[in-house]
Amino acid sequence: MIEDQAVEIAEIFHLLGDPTRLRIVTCCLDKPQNVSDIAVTLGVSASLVSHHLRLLKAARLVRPERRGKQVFYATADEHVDCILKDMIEHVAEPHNEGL
Amino acid sequence: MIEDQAVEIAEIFHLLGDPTRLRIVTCCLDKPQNVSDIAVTLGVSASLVSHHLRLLKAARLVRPERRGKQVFYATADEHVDCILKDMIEHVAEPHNEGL
DNA sequence: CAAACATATGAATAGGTGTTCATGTGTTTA
DNA sequence: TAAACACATGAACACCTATTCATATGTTTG
Repeated sequence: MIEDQAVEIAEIFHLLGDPTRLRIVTCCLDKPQNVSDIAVTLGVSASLVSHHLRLLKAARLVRPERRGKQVFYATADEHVDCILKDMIEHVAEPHNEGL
Repeated sequence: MIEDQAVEIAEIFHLLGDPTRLRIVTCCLDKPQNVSDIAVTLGVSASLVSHHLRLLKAARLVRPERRGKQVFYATADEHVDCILKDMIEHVAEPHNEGL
């Protein structure tokens, strides 16, 4: 792996490496969600969600779509979906913990 | 996704979210590597590599194996290999940047 | 055992970051 | 237009973390 690739991948991992932010993205996995609903679902402030969404949007992990007063966010593309789903699968599988 | 799962996944993402640490793990993808060689390959101090390997080992992302004076580290299991290879693939594929 | 080598660890520090609060911007509706 | 709603943004703070340097631990070889 070349250095630039490492930095690029690390940036994505880093963004997904915060529990709140990770939950925000996975919230948007199935269908687009607006900021307020995400905040309620996660039990955090809308301000915090908005701050995180700004970073996620800048990294092209999510895409905003305005509908009236509300803004709905969805995962940016199938790549992001796949990365998240792969990871959830991996963690769901057994770990060989005892060794 | 439940909260505990989010925290667990975020921990893994967080560890892989540092460029130096990510390069250390990917160094160990093909074959086990000892600390000094990793340090030389990445152009960083052996101390720094050791510090990072300690975190990666604690999270069961890598496994140490002593051979004489040296300690060789390998990715912990096929899960880790798969996660890394998937991610490298994803980043290698086109991004639809312009949209 | 002593010296040399390989790795690990502890302390210290500089820079980064998640969260909160207050405020600003954009949109609908009365 | 004004008020109400939804979201975005800026500043501030406390906390975390990556890196460096010094030192310790473990291993081989003389």
